[in-house]
Amino acid sequence: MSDTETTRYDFATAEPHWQAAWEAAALFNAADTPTSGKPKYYVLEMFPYPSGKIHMGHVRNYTLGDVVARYKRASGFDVLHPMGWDAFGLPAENAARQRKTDPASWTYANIATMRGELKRMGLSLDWSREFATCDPEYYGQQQKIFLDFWANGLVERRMSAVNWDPVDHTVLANEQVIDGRGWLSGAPVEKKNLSQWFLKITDYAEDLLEGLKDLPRWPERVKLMQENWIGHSQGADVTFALTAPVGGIDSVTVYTTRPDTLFGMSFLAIAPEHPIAKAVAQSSTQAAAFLAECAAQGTSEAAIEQAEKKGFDTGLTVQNPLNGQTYPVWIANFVLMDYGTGAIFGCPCGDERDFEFAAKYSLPIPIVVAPSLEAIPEQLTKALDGEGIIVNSGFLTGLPTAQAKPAAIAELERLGAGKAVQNWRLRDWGISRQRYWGCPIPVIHCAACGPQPVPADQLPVILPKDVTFDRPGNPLDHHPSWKHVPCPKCSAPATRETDTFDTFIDSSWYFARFTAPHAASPTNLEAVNHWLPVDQYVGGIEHAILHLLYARFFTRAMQKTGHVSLKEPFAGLFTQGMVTHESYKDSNGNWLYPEEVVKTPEGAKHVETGEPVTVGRIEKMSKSKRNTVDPGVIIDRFGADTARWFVLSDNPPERDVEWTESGILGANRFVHRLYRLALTIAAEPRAAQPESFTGEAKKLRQLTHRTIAAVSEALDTFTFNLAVARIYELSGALAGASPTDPGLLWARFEAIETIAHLIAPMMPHLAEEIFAAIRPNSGMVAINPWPKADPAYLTVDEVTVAVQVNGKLRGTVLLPAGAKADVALPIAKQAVAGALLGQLIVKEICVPDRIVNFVVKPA
RNA sequence: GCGGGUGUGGCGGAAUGGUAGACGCACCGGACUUAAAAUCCGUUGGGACAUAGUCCUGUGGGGGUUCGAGUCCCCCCACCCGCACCA
Repeated sequence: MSDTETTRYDFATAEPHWQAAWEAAALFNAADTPTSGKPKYYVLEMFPYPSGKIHMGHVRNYTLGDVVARYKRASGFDVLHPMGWDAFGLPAENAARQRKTDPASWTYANIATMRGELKRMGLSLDWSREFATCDPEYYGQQQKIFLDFWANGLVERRMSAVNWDPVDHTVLANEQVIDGRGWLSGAPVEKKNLSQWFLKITDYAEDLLEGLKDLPRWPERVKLMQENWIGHSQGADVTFALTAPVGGIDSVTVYTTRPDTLFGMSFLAIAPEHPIAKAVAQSSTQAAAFLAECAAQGTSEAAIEQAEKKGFDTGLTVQNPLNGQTYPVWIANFVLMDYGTGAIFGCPCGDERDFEFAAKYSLPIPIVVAPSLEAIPEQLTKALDGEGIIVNSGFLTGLPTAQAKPAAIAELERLGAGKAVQNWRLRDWGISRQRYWGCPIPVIHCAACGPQPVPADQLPVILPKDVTFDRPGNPLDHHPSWKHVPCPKCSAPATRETDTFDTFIDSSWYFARFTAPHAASPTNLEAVNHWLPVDQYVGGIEHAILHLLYARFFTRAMQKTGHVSLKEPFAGLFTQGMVTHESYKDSNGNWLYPEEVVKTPEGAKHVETGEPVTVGRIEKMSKSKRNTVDPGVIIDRFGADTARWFVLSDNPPERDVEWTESGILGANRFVHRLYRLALTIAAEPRAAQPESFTGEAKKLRQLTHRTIAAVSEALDTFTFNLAVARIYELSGALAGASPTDPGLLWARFEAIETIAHLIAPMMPHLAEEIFAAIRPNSGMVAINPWPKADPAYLTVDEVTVAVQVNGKLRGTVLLPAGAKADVALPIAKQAVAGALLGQLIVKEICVPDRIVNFVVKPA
């Protein structure tokens, strides 16, 4: 090496070397039932869907989890850190249709690619536990669990609506419905009722709500979202008599949380799927047309609630039990059949949606809520949906809303027209999917015996491989022989269930399976009871509700059926933000990949054509917008440690991170700088530890130990960006020429050795390389313990305190630590004498080690 | 639409109600070099003035509480996540 050439860290050699060394030592493999006596720590990141290649979101997710795993291992825990594949799902079927491959080959090929990429990241994973949910060994155990749930009353079969493509004769996922039309056929979707399987998650509504209180290490916002999703409310069922019966129905029951506003009724509205709506449509082509229009909205709640409010006046009327008056019955597209009773009473005064509807159809808007009896508005421009005083409401007039509710319910009960009920927004979990690439539902349908469980000795029910995707619909249904089997009960010809499970089931118990992935039963009780709950779960905020709620429910159901012995699967949860990037479009409006764009002083240009490029918004990385950066390319160019360091350093993990070229270059520079620093210190004379430290040496040791304390705390609290900042600070203090003072030499060695340990969770390869350079033959960092901060070096004896006058900074003073008012005030006064000139001190505030504030007025 | 979140220099961000801008990036200046890259050292929120300094201003917008507000309260705006068949 010449003097002018700068030493570079050879990550391309070092990273595979250390990965092989870790693997050879089996450092990251855990036992199903450990005997080490160390405390256990189960770290889990949400497992990936094998879509093709890993993306930056994966890099971030698995780096965050790996930091925790490595930190806990170094801190003396027995760590379980497994990895697997959430491998069933729609994209594999789409690929099969487009590329004439089969879903299994496509999926397993993707897994092989992605496994290789994850291994290159240097994650401390126990690969011996790997499985994919599409392995029959996994989904066969899942079928056993389902049958146990069924035997224990947790499963029901009932009719439910799906999005139906009338051209392709296929059930569509919500994602496949674009503006009310099938994504491939373009045909307006219809709703179709099918007999489907449900898991009775509503049996656990209250328990799932209560359980949130026992999750102190979950983000508050996630608990709040789950609470609102479960949606407990206290209200009343109110029955309205129809003036004239229709289709044999003579009354409508509504659920309301606002019985106090019943006198403010303007209309009654029912969902398009309500039995009365169907009865009306029998004899009215207009009503039938309206129902068809509503069916084309799609089934998603967002689509329903964002659609323009539309209604159809049925001509029917009902009588309000409290005031005896009659009101029209409308069918309305914003009333949800799945919530409450599928019918509402419309009170424009107390509900914004009702107000909008009444205004649109010129229905009356009676005023029944006011800020006070003296301030009753003449006319409303919007609903008064908060607390207030009830007015114009007979016996309820003058009561505050909170008191009017029980009063109204009492009267309804006396009249036999209603009762208090509690309601949940949570609905039972529909788990049937009319698709091939999922876990077969282990059921046989017999004309005589009804649905029968597949007998235990015939499990697993394996997906047939010889299926075709040459026409729309479910290949399992089209298969010539697979579904034809004898009834297990009467042996008559019967058919298999051709629906498969919702893939959310696959991800609702995989964390339990990881504890004994090869067990012959769904779980090994000894292993699962040792390792669960997951101590730290890490994943995207987009899973805050569905996946996490389903997993919490599934764990309760598995507890009931004896597969686990706890009900909360995740003791600690961390939700990370997304990885974003600028997006680019050329002059024709086509999306461009970042590598196709070059930034020049005149603006962004196409790297080949030189044409100007529009720099668009910073958005979540997605294939469709081409604003992706391939982690494999980044690791080739800079190494895994640089990629890991960058995703950790740039911002707090719960926020979105923007991937920038300059950011990754900066991280890479630090990797090389730190390596050079380590080589420099390794070459310095090795000094014996002095009796005591003074001056620069003492200051450096204080910084080193403060850094240990700060980084440890940052890793404990998931503020990894702060850990990075503190490490930058310490390494910055080691810059400059090598000293000759023995104390300082010793302190520098201590500092660099500390850095090797502190960076190990984040940049494990570089940590090993540095440690090997400064302490040859001392084993790997990965098996060395985490450093401890010496409390003697954490205290300070002098503090800079700010001095304010009327809350404005006017100076600072250096005071002994803990100095109280008697010491601080005279010094502070002197420091800001100029600002106090000609002023009368009205008040003196002194917070030791923090602030002195003089409140003054002109003398 | 409903539920949840976020908003601080050119950029990412830091800050138990107590000196706003730690740390990094970028930029600028300097050293080294024939030169460039790399590396090393240093400056940098904006503004004004009498420029070794002093003052004003500044945390999405508007109000409020407080000796003191990025932080607490109320109203508003923008963006992001979720909405039950995407994973």
